[in-house]
Amino acid sequence: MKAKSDALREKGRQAGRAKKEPAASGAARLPHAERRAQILETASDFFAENGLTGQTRRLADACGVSQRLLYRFFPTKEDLLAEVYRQEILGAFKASWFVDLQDRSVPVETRFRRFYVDYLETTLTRKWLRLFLYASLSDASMAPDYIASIVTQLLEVLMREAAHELGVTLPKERSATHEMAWTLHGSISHYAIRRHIYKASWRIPEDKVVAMHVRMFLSGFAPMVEAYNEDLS
Amino acid sequence: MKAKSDALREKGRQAGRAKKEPAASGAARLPHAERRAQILETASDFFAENGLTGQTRRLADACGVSQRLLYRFFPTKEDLLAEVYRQEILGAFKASWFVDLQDRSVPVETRFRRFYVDYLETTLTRKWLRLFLYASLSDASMAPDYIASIVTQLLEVLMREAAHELGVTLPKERSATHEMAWTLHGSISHYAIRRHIYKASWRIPEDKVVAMHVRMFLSGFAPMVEAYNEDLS
DNA sequence: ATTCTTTGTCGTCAATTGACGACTTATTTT
DNA sequence: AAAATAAGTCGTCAATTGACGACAAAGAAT
Repeated sequence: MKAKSDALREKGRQAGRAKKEPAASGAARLPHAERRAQILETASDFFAENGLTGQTRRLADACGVSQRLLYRFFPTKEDLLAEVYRQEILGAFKASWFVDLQDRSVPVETRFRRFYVDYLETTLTRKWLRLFLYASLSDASMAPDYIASIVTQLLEVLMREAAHELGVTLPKERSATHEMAWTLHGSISHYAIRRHIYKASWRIPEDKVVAMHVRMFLSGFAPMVEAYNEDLS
Repeated sequence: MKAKSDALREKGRQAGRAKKEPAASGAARLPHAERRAQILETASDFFAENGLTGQTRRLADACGVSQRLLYRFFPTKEDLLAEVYRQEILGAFKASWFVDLQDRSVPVETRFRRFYVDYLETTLTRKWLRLFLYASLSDASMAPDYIASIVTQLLEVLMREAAHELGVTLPKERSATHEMAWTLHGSISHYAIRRHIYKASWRIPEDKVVAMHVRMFLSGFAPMVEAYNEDLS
């Protein structure tokens, strides 16, 4: 049993108050779409930092609005999270990458380096990585197939272009091709994880690191394919 | 009807039960050290699956004991988490790796492949990765320096051995050497993350994947060092 | 047996936390 | 100006959740 009914008496005491002041109590009035966008933006940062279990009250504080207001835009916290995920996770891929990566007037090494520098800046950010990892860990894999599909496309383009310029014949199994591409894509993804999640690997300039990974990949490409074909025992 | 009959049966059994039987209500009595070990073991699985915000009541259920009992062994949930971290995260490294990796009577490629197959099985497990990621994400980096130190040692051994067998001269900067080693170590770590966190990359046998990564690294080693020395502009 | 220590549970407290009804205030429409 | 609509807050509820005092029971010691 709790003690309640204390505050029932003081209801109508806020009769006299200045009308113009927006700051004192209550957030500035915003149209629906704007407020919603602001909440989503704040929420993506908030959940990226505090995890998907972050509390709605603290999110509301971060937004500068009352907790109740969140529920004017999103029926439940789950819905809010799903929307954050859609915007921040699924919206972090550029279609132009597929074009640029296949522009054979440019050397593959240059294409790859440009792509990964951009990919690191656009997708593999602190915010994206934290949200993605939190979502992946909380088994509720919100929409993994979509991302997996995009990344798979990327991997196949990378392999096709590398194999073409290097004159290497790829194995017929798609999964083998994917796994090979991951030796590059995974090593750079892990580099981003080190930087943003483990907070390390900040001493060498990013473009130099990318250059190393790409060179490694292109130089080891043929031998790697060989290694795969070798012991099919 | 059935409930009553069950209840009666239960009563009679309790009245005339042998001494060895664990009581129907309440956990079997265990000495302090054993119970503590059992709780820690269950807790590591529990927090790996449910995140560090998992509730003590559910952990207690998983242990088959009352929630209160947890506080007989650990003053706070924080203390329990710290202990889990110490045992499961910090205790997952084998000293023998340092020995085997430097056994120059064995080819580097063989050493690396053996090491990483073992490393994947011993350290980069689902449980370890999930605990480590949860801990890394919840900024409270519990003891990051210790792990960073061990991994750094590993990276240096890997680089020393590869450079020796391949007759390559490494750059003087330690951080550059580390970053180069990460092209291998990171790509394999990310492979484990794909398998255990993203639940992908299960089609190609593990040893084959390791072989690919190692071959790639050793083949691209010299060119990568070159790429690093190239544009020091 | 009697006492004492250790192992374990029950029930509860206070703080959180997602959700929402009722109300207030500002802006727009008629 | 009055009415209608939209934006925003207050206060509260029910379920959780970490923590703990008080008590019960199983072994061990006397």
